[in-house]
Amino acid sequence: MTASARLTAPFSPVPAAVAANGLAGLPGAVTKYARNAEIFGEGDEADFVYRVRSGTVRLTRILPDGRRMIGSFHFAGESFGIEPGATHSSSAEAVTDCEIVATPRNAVFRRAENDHAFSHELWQSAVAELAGARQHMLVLGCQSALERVASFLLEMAERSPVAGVLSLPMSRQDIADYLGLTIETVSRTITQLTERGAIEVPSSRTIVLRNRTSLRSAA
Amino acid sequence: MTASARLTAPFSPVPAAVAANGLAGLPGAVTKYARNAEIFGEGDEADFVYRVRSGTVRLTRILPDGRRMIGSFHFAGESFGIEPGATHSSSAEAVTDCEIVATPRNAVFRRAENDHAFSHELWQSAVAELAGARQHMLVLGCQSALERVASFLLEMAERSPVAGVLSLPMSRQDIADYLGLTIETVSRTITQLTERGAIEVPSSRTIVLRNRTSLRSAA
DNA sequence: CGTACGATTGATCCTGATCAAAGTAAGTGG
DNA sequence: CCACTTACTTTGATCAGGATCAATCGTACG
Repeated sequence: MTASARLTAPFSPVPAAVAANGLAGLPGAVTKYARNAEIFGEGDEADFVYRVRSGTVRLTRILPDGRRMIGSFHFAGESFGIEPGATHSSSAEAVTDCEIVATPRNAVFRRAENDHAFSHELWQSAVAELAGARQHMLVLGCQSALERVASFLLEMAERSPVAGVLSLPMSRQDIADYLGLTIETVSRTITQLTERGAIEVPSSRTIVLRNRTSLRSAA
Repeated sequence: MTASARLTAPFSPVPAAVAANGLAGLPGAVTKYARNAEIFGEGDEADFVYRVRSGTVRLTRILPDGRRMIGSFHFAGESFGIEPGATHSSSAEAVTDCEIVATPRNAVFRRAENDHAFSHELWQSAVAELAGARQHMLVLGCQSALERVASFLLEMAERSPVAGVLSLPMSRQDIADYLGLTIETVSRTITQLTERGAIEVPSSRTIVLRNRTSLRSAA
C-alpha cells in the first residue's frame, strides 16, 4: 500500500506510426512507453482514448498520504482512459514496456455519431468494464486475503492466452495494491496456496495452476 | 456482512401507468415496490432497463456463504440494471417503498440507433457510473473504517437535495454492506464522529453535518 | 563480483470482526 | 390507547486476520 516514485521516463516518447485500429478499429498514434512510465496522470486533460497494442497497463489512484490503489490492469487489445469528464480520474502507467495507441476523443465522438455499430460497441465496452469493476468491488468489500489472491489468479488465468500457466507481468506490490492488501500478505498467501498444492511457483512471476478446484474453493 | 432473507413481496406488483420518461426520456411501465422487495434477481434475464421514479434502490451481490455486498444505491432519477450480457449480475431491491420505471432493453437499443444524442447520453451515463465504481473501489481498497464512513456521509450529502441534513433511507446494515464493514463498526464510527463534533444524529436515520472540514479530513 | 531491487519469512501490534447483551423505536392486536 | 412484539441500533468484551516493523534471501543487472 505504500507508494513511492516508481516512475521513469518513456524510452521513446515520439509517436511511432499510425495504427490500423485504435478503440475497436479507430486509427491513432502509437507511442512506446518503458516499464513504469506514466501514460497520463490523474487530473490531466482527457483528450485521448487509449488502447494497448502490446504490454500491460495499470490504472492507479493515489490518496494524499501516499496509499495507492490499482483500479484495473489492461492487456493487449483492451482500451482505457475513457472519462465522463474533461480530466482523467486515474493515472495510467506501463506495467511492462508497451505500445499504446492514442486516439483523439473527438475522433471517437465523431465516429460514434455516424456509426451506430461503433457507438453500440463503445457503450457495450463501458458497461462491460463497469461489470468488471462491480466484480472487483465484491472482492475488495467482502473477501479474505486468501480469497482475494485466489480470485486474482483465476481472473488472470481467464484473461491469459495460455491456460494453466500464468506469466504475471506485474510485481507483488502491484498485486497487493490491486487487491487492497500488503505485499507481505500477498507473498504469504501465495506461499500458502503453494503448500496446499493449488499452485506452483517456478519463478516469482510465473505461476502454474495445479489444482483449479482447490483455487476456486479458496476464492 | 450477514445476509438473511430481508425480502418481502411488492405491495403493488401491477404496472401502474406509462411514465413520461424512462432512461433519459424513454417511456416505460411504472411498478411500485414495497420496502425490501426484489426488483430483479442475480441471474435473471436482463430484458429491461430501470429507472427510479421515487424512492431508493440498492444493487446487491451475495457470496455463496451469505456475505452480502451492496454495489451501489440509486436515487430518484437514476437508472440501473443495464447489463453487458443477457442476465443481471446483481440483484436490485427496494431500500424504501418506491416507484420504478421499466423500459424494454430493445426499446433502448432501437432508440439509440436513431438518436445520436441519446446514444451519447447512454454511453456517458455508463462511463459516469464506471467512474463512481472506481471511486468506491478506492474506498474499499485502502480506507479505514473512519475514512469509509466519512466518505459515505460526504457522498450522500453530495447526492442529497438538502445540503447539510441527510435523511438516510438505508439501514446501518445496508451502510455496512456498502462499505465492506460490519454493522457494529459503522455504528461505533458514527458515534465517534458525533463525539468529535463532526456530525449530529437527532434520529438514527437523520444525520446533520456539523463540521464538513472535520469530516473531509477524516475521509 | 558486487549492488540493488524484489520477494519471502519472522515477530509483534492493532484495527475491525465476532460474540453477547441491552437499549430504542415502530408497529400490531387487544 | 396501551401492552407486547419485532426489528433496528448501540455499546461492551474478546478475538483474529492482516498490517507493520525488521531481517534475510534470491536474482537480475551493471
